[in-house]
Amino acid sequence: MQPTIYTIAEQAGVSIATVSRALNNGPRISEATRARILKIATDLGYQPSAAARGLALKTTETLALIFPQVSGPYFSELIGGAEGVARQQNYHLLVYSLQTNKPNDPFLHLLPARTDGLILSNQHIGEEYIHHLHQRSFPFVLMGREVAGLKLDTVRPDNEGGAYQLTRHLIEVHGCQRIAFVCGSEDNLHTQERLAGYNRALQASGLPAWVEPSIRGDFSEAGGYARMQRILTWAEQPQAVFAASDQMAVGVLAAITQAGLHVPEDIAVVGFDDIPSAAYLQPALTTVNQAIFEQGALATEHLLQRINWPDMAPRSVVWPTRLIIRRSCGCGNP
Amino acid sequence: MQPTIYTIAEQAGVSIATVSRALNNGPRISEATRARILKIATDLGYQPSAAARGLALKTTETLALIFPQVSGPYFSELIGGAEGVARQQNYHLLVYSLQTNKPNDPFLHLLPARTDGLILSNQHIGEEYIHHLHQRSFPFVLMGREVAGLKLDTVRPDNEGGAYQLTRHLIEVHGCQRIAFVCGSEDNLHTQERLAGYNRALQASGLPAWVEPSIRGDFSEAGGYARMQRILTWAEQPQAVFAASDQMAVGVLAAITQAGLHVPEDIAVVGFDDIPSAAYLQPALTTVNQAIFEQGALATEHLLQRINWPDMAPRSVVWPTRLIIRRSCGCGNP
DNA sequence: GTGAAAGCGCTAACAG
DNA sequence: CTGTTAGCGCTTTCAC
Repeated sequence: MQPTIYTIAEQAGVSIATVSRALNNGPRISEATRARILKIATDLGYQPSAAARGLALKTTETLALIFPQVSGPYFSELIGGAEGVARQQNYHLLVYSLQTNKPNDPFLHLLPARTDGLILSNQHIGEEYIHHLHQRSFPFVLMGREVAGLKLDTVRPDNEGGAYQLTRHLIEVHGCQRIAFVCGSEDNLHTQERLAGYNRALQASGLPAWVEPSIRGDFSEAGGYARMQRILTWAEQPQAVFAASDQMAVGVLAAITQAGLHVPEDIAVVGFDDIPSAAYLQPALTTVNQAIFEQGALATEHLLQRINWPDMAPRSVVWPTRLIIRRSCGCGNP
Repeated sequence: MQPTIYTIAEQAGVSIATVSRALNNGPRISEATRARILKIATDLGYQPSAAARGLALKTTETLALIFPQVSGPYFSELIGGAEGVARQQNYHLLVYSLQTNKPNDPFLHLLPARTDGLILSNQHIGEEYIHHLHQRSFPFVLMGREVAGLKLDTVRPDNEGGAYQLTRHLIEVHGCQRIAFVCGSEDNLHTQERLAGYNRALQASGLPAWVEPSIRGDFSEAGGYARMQRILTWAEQPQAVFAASDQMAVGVLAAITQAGLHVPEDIAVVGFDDIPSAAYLQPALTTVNQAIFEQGALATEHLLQRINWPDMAPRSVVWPTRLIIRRSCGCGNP
């Protein structure tokens, strides 16, 4: 059997209240007994029961991160950022990949019973649920989205701005006129915002949009590959392709190369995310950095602050994006 | 305030015991009252307190996955496999990236107090700790390693066999004589086993080993890039390079291409892991598939079985690897 | 400074 | 079939 505070109390010849005080740096306890108790506790290898503590304190010291799917470099970065901050503050991190399309998955409703706060990075979670959490004033932060009419803690990348800059770069520096945009999944907010930035840049220069939509698409390499193959059948070839994510850009590069064409000579390619391998692709990928790891860390910090200070004003941060110019757009080696 | 079984009992005009029975499909309860109670529970949006349940049942319904670091495609696959199985069986998954070199990190000792079982995929965790868990017969499964003298639940890839096959392929099909091996971190077991397979294949053909070690290396793209650059300064160039991981192979490819050489014409390159993007690299990467996702899922299944049947005989599974021949070794398109 | 006791929400005998 | 009651391990008043 695991030792409990009773075990310790017995060995120390004190009451469990005193043990509790010693363990929690409570006030009104002599240094001598505190030291004695602490020693016994470590000797016994005592570990407090999370359940009992949670029950008494109404706290779980646990956070949950909910996202669409783990595969791919995006979410591993996100988890990494969140986990680091959580642990540093003695919190634990539960992860859930929720691929459901049910906007109000019953599963979601059991989370508040196990956690002190949520990081929601899933776009298909219904607003109904968000409102529900908000009304209960259960701590959470939203990633990559906002909810109309609600002042919430959110963290999201400047998708529109990043896509705008990148598209302008293609137009102004490289003189591209025909730029194709390869969607991730079409109902994805990130895709839509990036598409909006792309459109704004084109309109500013009076150029037409060329969008390859994705009916049941995703952000994978395979998705990028398949869509680029379709683009290659177009009557008029684009001079540049803007993939909605780096992961898709990897597939786009593969399709172009396999068709016997060269990047960037025949077609320029750019992506979005700046995943770790982007710099090492052939050619190195021009993209937009959005510091996913840092966003995950920041979201977690804000969540922890929300938990500790429930009345703090909500903060909505738009993480600035940064153009990363490499070779795939046609620029020389930076 | 959240509703509890007391709230429900009051509204239903029954005792909390009856409510508990209704909620847990307990025996000896009339269908009528069960239905009535269930209805009230859902109307109230009742969710059982995980802490209270855990305290009474001595169970957490939570698993933990401990690994070295999240970054990179390897661990996101692993998490994905584990999370899926866990959730399907109503378990929750905590993740921890433990980069410590302290083989007996104090942090590890608090895990049994919060979880019902552990998946340890971290090679730097001391055997002392493993023995400790084993003696307490706390459920856990080891990934990628064994402990001498202990019969444990383990899941690991056939690193040696996969590396052997891949090296033989290079020698026999492509006639390579000078094959360089690029280590991940040198004290990593996966690296060592892959290196062993590489060595065995070379010895079988009477060829010399060419190993580029890594003093403080890792499995990253940057690591592969830096080491390949060093290899390119060697007096005699290798005909093929075997990178200890696909992620490193990405860096290796970049270094070779940047030096103005071509893969596979000038130097063949092969990796290990078969990460999702391997098929889309330029050229497509010949590698060894080890089904990381599936290994994560299997480890979780075995852990759950160990939790449910503590006396089951431990299972040590070596996951078979599969040669994935693509273009980077010199083979035509498969 | 220390102890007694109540209570956190739920389960599981044991009675009825 | 249903209710009473005693914990599970810990924190926290409130006395002393």
